[in-house]
Amino acid sequence: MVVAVADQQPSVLTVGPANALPSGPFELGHRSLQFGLRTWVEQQTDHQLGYIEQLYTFADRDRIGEQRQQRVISISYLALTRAEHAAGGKRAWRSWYDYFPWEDHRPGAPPMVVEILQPRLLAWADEASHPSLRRERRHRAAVAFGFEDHGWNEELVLQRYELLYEAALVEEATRGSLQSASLPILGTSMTADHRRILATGIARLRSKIKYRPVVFELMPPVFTLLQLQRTVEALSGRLLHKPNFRRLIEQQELVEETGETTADTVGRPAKLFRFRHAVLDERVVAGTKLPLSRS
Amino acid sequence: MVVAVADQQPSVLTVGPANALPSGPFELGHRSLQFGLRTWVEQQTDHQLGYIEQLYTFADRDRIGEQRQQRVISISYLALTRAEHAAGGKRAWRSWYDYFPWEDHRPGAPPMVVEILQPRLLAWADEASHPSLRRERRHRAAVAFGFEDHGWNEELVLQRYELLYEAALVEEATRGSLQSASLPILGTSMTADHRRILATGIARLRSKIKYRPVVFELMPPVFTLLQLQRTVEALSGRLLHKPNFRRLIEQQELVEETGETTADTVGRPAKLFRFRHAVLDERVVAGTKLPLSRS
DNA sequence: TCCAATTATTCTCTGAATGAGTATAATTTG
DNA sequence: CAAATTATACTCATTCAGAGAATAATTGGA
Repeated sequence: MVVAVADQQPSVLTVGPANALPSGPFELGHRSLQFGLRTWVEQQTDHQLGYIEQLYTFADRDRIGEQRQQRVISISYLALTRAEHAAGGKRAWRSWYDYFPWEDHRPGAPPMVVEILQPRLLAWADEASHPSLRRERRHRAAVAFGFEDHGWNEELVLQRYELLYEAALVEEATRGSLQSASLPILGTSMTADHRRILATGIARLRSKIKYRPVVFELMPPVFTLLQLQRTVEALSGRLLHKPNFRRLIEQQELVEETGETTADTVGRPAKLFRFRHAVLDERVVAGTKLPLSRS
Repeated sequence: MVVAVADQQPSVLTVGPANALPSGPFELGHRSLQFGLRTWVEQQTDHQLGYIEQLYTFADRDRIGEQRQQRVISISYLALTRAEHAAGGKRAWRSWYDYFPWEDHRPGAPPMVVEILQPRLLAWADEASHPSLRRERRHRAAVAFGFEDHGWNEELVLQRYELLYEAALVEEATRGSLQSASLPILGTSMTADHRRILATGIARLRSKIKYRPVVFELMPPVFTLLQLQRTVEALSGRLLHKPNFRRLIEQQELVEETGETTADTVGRPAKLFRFRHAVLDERVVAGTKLPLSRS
């Protein structure tokens, strides 16, 4: 899963006509998984990868090799890059909100959440035979999608996708069975379980930007604070409070002024900043939530 | 990596005489990786696993199969269980601080950190030819082990192990080469890269207990708040502030009183609590660190 | 019986971080 | 030159984390 942000859209690199993530075999020549991945993706996409992180390893039933009884082990990765190079040929950048239209809450909650997802999920809950199962399904849906008093939690991307899968509301879930009765169109579907991998990656990234300075892997060398904010907003799918965002960035000393300002747009020109690469050495991780004792 | 806590020692299940983690092949009959793992470990160790989490997938050079040119892919997992059943036969519980003696800061920082590790790491840093590399090595060591003004960060378990590995201060690092000159005894070594997996798992667990109620997987059904605190302290390797720990647990409503109290020990008897399993449904994840805007 | 020791529990105080909103500054556009 | 637009700075209230003190309920021995 190769991620970049351009024009305030978080985008993933896809290959082929059928919405697949770039993937390839792990070969004997490769020194390690990460190294093999890097060389492979750079060959296939002419793209330098910055940050790379392992996501998850799958070997489930629907991943059995064609002829012989042989398992395919899929090891998925998340990679961040800058969206400068335009992709051509068989590959294309595509907004991840094409695949997860219910995840973009920047203009407010999308109407489809209440108008389509909520009634369908409630109908699915009511299909259950046992009352306690019905209650459990309704509760899971409410937590995942923030239905009743529950608020929207942008990190629950995978839980939401799995819920829709269970309820057979995404195309992938109806593939094996013949009775594709409702045939819903909830987001663009993908090859195999690639949309599930995407959901895992989005969730991981939305969580990670909160405690590690990984956003800067997606930024150009020099940027304004608003551009930085728009990028974070694109990833998290939510709008941020501008003054407080500035305070957060500045008090953590993540950036330094270049001394220059923007000139192109209307309004007061904004100061340009660059990422302080030194912070990667200085602070490794921020957070303790345990009440430590002095001695 | 199967973890339990008994007698205030965080312990891992080992097999064989040579300090190995329990492991086994993934077979065609297994429905999924997680399912295969569960059945395999339960067969081998007579142990019911509670919480299971995938750690990392390795396929590096030193994991090449013996005869044919064939890679071995190792998928490591972290599992939490209760230490009630005594293990017998070829398997044994062993404190993870046997393998990482520098990680237990409960009685304060172990003397070995300043007396042994610091001088050896500084000597290793000075081996470097280039001054900037020397400075970088010293800085990395200071951050990882909290040498100068840097404090101790209990989550950097893997970074610390990797640093000691690079500096050839753990036995595993000197295996391939003939010149095992210094032959240091920094913790008990393990088969293959099992100690590295352990480090990964400890780091993951120390991080996770801060934002997910996983500690309770390690507790008996009923416990006092001090017992709970001692367990968290065993895992994190640090002492906690008692009143603040209580406040943290209570305000999150993680536990409920049973109505009973302990009777066996001296001092005022403590109330007994049990975990509120309902919280697993209620709050999925706590934290946002982004300055969200209202609308 | 009563005091010391021990452990449990509650409360207070302080400073830092967070959420929310307002005020001011420097541009472009008509 | 005023209005619109964007950037930046400041204020206030609330919550949360760190630290320590005070009080409660036991046991063990003098």
